[in-house]
Amino acid sequence: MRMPATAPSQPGTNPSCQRVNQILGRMGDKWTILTITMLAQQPRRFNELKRLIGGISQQMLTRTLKALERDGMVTRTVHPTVPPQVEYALTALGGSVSLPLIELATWVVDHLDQIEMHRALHDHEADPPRT
Amino acid sequence: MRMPATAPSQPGTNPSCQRVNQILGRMGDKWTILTITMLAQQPRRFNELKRLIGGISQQMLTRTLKALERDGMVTRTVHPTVPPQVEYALTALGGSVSLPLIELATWVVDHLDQIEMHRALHDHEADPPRT
DNA sequence: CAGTATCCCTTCCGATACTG
DNA sequence: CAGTATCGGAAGGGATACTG
Repeated sequence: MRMPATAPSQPGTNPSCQRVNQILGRMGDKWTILTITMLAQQPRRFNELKRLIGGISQQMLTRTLKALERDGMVTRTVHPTVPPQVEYALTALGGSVSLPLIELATWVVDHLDQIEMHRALHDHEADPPRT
Repeated sequence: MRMPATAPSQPGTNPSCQRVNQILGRMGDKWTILTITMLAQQPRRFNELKRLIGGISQQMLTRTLKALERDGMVTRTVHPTVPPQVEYALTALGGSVSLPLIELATWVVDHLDQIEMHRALHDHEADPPRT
């Protein structure tokens, strides 16, 4: 286990919780994780992303991509073609975060049923008593 | 790469995006990830958690723990001692999700500086032009 | 200690309309 | 196609007071 005194990597054991939490907040953007995992497969164009993600508005996709650009996670490349084409791609940083992110998403996919089952069970126990 | 036809684990390549996203939303609760990583180290009591996380209100901690309980991630054990003691611990499911979660949190800790630097740079470029 | 109940403010996010 | 602008509702989340 690596834990140099100068940069504790074990979250929670150090006072950087607040800052970490702030970045984690970005991840929790509702669309960020999905967007990154989409781009992890290959660079994508705007509407292509929109179609793939499904259920996202242009508004939110734009915001998400802007935020990711600001954080240095994605690059935005404009191809001055006849119909304008803009391609989004992950940077090295974005690619590196996509790894743990995909692991997480994969975990969720693999345990979705289990979670939903447990939820149903829990909700059933706390069933509203009939009047 | 394991990808049985019955349960595609590669997120984004299947139509379960919405449901996955919904669970991921739970993770993005702003406090969930931090809470789980805290419990991953060892079981904790309510106020102990509150102190460790820092900056969370009882309200939010209660909500977060309740949600995690509902999802089958944590157990809540009441010890009927003189001052009531309640201990929260990760279930097997919670322990299993803590792995990718800690990886993610660790990634964030390790790249915090880089992200903040990139942000500052980006914001500087987009400096508001003086009137 | 370990919660529950309220209040209130902020941010998120979606829908729609418009532009280059 | 790839955005920007504006609006309004819904949800998230903090502070405080109260309870067993």
